Amino acid sequence: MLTKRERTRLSILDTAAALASAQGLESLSIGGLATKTGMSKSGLFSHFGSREELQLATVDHAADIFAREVVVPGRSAPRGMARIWALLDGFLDYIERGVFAGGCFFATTSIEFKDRPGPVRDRIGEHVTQWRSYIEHAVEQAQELGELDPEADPRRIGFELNAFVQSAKSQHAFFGDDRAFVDARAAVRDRLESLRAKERLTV
Amino acid sequence: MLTKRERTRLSILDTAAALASAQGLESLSIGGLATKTGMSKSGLFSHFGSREELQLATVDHAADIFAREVVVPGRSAPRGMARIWALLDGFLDYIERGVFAGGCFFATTSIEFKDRPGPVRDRIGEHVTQWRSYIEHAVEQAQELGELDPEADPRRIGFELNAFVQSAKSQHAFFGDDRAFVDARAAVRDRLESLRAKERLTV
DNA sequence: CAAAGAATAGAACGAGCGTGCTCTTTTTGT
DNA sequence: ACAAAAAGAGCACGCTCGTTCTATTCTTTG
Repeated sequence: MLTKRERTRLSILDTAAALASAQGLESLSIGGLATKTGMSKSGLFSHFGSREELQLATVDHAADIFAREVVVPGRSAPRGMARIWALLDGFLDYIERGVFAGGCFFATTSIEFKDRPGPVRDRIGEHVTQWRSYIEHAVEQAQELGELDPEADPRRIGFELNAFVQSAKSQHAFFGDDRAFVDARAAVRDRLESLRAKERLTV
Repeated sequence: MLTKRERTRLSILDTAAALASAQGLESLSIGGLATKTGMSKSGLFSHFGSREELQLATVDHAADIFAREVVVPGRSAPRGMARIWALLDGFLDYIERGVFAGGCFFATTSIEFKDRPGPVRDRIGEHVTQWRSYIEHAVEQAQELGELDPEADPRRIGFELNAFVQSAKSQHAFFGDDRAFVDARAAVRDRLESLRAKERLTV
C-alpha cells in the first residue's frame, strides 16, 4: 500500500496535470493549487520543495497518464498497419474522452516552453520525441511486414500522420469542433490506404 | 505623417508581438515591456489603459503583420492550384524567415487562450478562422477552375494541408528542426498532386 | 518664441507570488 | 495505547505585478 505522502502527492499531481493542460505550467501557482486541493500553501509546497520540482513532477505524471491511456493500448495491437492505426486512433480517442481537462497536456506545455530553456523544457521534449518515435517505429514495422510501401520514408509518413491528429487536437481544443476528429481519422485512413495500395501494385 | 503617439505605439506593439510569439501573451508584463522598449511603466501603460487592451492591440498588430507577410503575397498569385501553393509555401517561408521571434504568434497564443474565455480569446479565434477560410476558399476556386478534383471536400483538404504546415511550425519551434519544412512542403505537394491526378483520370 | 497640450517619468498602492519558519495535528510502528 | 515521526497549518518575508496619481519634460502650434 502507498504511504499517505504518496497518495496525497498523486492526488495533487492529478489536479496539477489537469490544470496545466488547460492553463499551462506557468499558470500553476502554489496557492491556486493549494486552494483547489483543499490544502495550505506550505503543506502542498513541502511535497515538492520548489516550483520547478512541482512542474517536473507534473510533466512526468502527465507522461504516465499518456502512456497508460494511449501508448500501452496502442502497443497491444498486432504489429503493422493495425498498430499504426491503434496508436493514432487511440490518441484521438484520448482527446475525445477528455482525459486531460484542457485537451492535451503536451500540446499546451510544449508550445509554452518552446522558448524557455531549462530542465522543464528538456523533460517535455523527451516525451514528445518519444511519441514521435513510437509512430515512426510502427511505420517501420509495417514496412518490414510488407504491409506498407517500402519506398516510403518512415520519418515523413510519421510526420504526416502525426500532423493530422495533432491538428485535430488543436482545432478541437480551441473551437470545440468535433468534425476535426472525423477529418483526421479520414485523412489518416486515406493516407495509410494510399501507402498500402501502392505496394499492391508493385507486387 | 503619423503623430509621435502613433509611432511610439507601433514600436511598442512590434516588441510586444515579438515577445508574445515566444513567451505568450500572459507573460507580457507591463514592466518587462517597458524595460525592453526603454520606457517607464506608466509611460507605456498610458498608451493602452489596461493590460487587456494591450493584449488586444498586440493581437491585432500581429494579424496586420501576418496579413502583410503571408496573406497579401499569397493572394496575389493566380487563382487555383498556384494560389493554394502560394499561401502554404508563403506560410512556411514566413516561419523560416523568423518574422516573429518565437515562431508563429497565433500558434502560441491560440493554445495559450484556448481555455481563457474573454475578448482576447475571441479576437485570436477570429484571425485563426480567417486563415482557415482563406485556404478553403482557395481550394474551392481551384475546383471551379477544374484544376482540382471536384469530388473532394474543401474543408477536409484545407484541414489536411493546414495540418502539414502547422505541424512543421510546431516541430521547428520546439526542436529547431529544419527537416520539418522539407517534409511539410513534400507532403503538401504530394497531396495536391494526388488531387490533380484523380481529376485527370475522370476527364 | 512662448503658451498649450501631449507624452512620459517617478513614486506609491494593494494583491498575489514563491519560499522559509515554527507550531500543531495526524499517521505509523511497536 | 503510546511514543516517534511524518504531514500539514499558519504566518511572515521580499518580490513583482497592474494600476493610479502627480510632477516633469518634450512637441506642436499660434
